[in-house]
Amino acid sequence: MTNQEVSKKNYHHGDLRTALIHAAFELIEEKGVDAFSLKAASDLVGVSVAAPYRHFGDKESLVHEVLELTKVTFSRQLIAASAEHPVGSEEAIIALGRAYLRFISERQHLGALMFGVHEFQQPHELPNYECEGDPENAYPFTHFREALIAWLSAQQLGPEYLIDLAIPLWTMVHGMAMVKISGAINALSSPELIEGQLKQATQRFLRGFIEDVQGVS
Amino acid sequence: MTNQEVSKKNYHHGDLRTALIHAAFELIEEKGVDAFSLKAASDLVGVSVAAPYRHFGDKESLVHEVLELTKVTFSRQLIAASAEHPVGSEEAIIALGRAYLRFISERQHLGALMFGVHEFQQPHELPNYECEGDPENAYPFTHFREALIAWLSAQQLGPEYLIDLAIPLWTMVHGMAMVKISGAINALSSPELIEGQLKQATQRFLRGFIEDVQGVS
DNA sequence: CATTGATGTTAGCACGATTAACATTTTGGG
DNA sequence: CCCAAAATGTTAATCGTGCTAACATCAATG
Repeated sequence: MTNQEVSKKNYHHGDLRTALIHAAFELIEEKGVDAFSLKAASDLVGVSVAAPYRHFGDKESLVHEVLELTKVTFSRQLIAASAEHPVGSEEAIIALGRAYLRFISERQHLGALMFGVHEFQQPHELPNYECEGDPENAYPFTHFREALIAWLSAQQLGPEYLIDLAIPLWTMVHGMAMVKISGAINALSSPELIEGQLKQATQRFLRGFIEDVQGVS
Repeated sequence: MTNQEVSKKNYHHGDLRTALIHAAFELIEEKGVDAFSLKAASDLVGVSVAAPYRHFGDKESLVHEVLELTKVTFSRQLIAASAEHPVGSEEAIIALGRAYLRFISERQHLGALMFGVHEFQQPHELPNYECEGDPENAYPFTHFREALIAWLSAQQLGPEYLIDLAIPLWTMVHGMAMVKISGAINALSSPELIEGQLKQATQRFLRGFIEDVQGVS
């Protein structure tokens, strides 16, 4: 009853809007966006097929809300994972990658929703590498960015190296995740193997990076 | 009239089957699988909506043919790209990555068809890293595999290092491509930047790899 | 030259998105 | 407290699309 929470609720259904979002979230997590129908969500919540249109302009709007919810959920896991390690440590970076892989591996359809090419795809904001306000709403890449800046700083390197470091490392992690959900390579199916690869490759990359940079400058 | 080519043709339409495949290919390349409808393909070819069912069990079968056609097209480009450089060279590997990125960047919807998560997705075969017969039908990863084995050999390293080398490198390239088509990071939108990153990261990775391996063994 | 099988076509069903018209409940002002 | 308006919901109908059934054609073969 915190005076904000009540305002939207208590109508016919109670709160059809958020009920639909959560129903849709579950359905999409279960079967994927492509298989998701407004009817299924309506049925699950117990309203008619037309009811959602009082709260969402169209199917896409609902899916968009689910996407936002997914991003927040994902971000929370990433934050939690890196928080277990010292700021600026190699471990923090690896843990971030591992959390990234796990989330997407275990919740493939949510991964596909966020990063796949589908009819509801929307251009991700975040023009360059800026971090927008709330970390929970931050684009996942932002977390890598923060961890890498901290690492660079711990290595006595300035943030000017960020891009050359972040892009290959993050695209590798992202690529592993995408390969996983697209089933592109069965060899990556084992979580142990994929996480071992992640760790080894990250270490090699970071260490090779230092040598390369130090050797030049 | 080579005795094979005529057999399938000259019926009502001539060769509706391949005409449909090519029409579908164009439509999918243009608008993506999700937006593709059998009706659109039928219209383009000039037949009724039911006609395709004489040649394909269902929509998925047609899409499957388009997928195969796409893979062959893609493979050809990869082969051509690496063929321009000495076998076993770093350049060949970079060229392969560049061709991979270009194809998928320039033909996003085909990339999404091959590697995206969609209703027609099918498990890619190729259980481990085996190379099946015809190189043109080979899974794209196979080309990387060949190039890397050659490179390893040129470095006097055996193929036992393949996996640890191929997975991170390929997933990075693949990740860059996926990021590109999902619009995940606008910063990767410029072809120059992305290709520069590819080259630099590949070089760093390969060189770091050698040092790492030589340092240990 | 007619039958047969490969192809095509039209009509129709099922489903899911979306909208229009109608019903009901909540809220707010008199 | 009562009513009108706004907010929600429902039912019915339309449209686009996959897919099937019943019917129409054409080419080839005996």
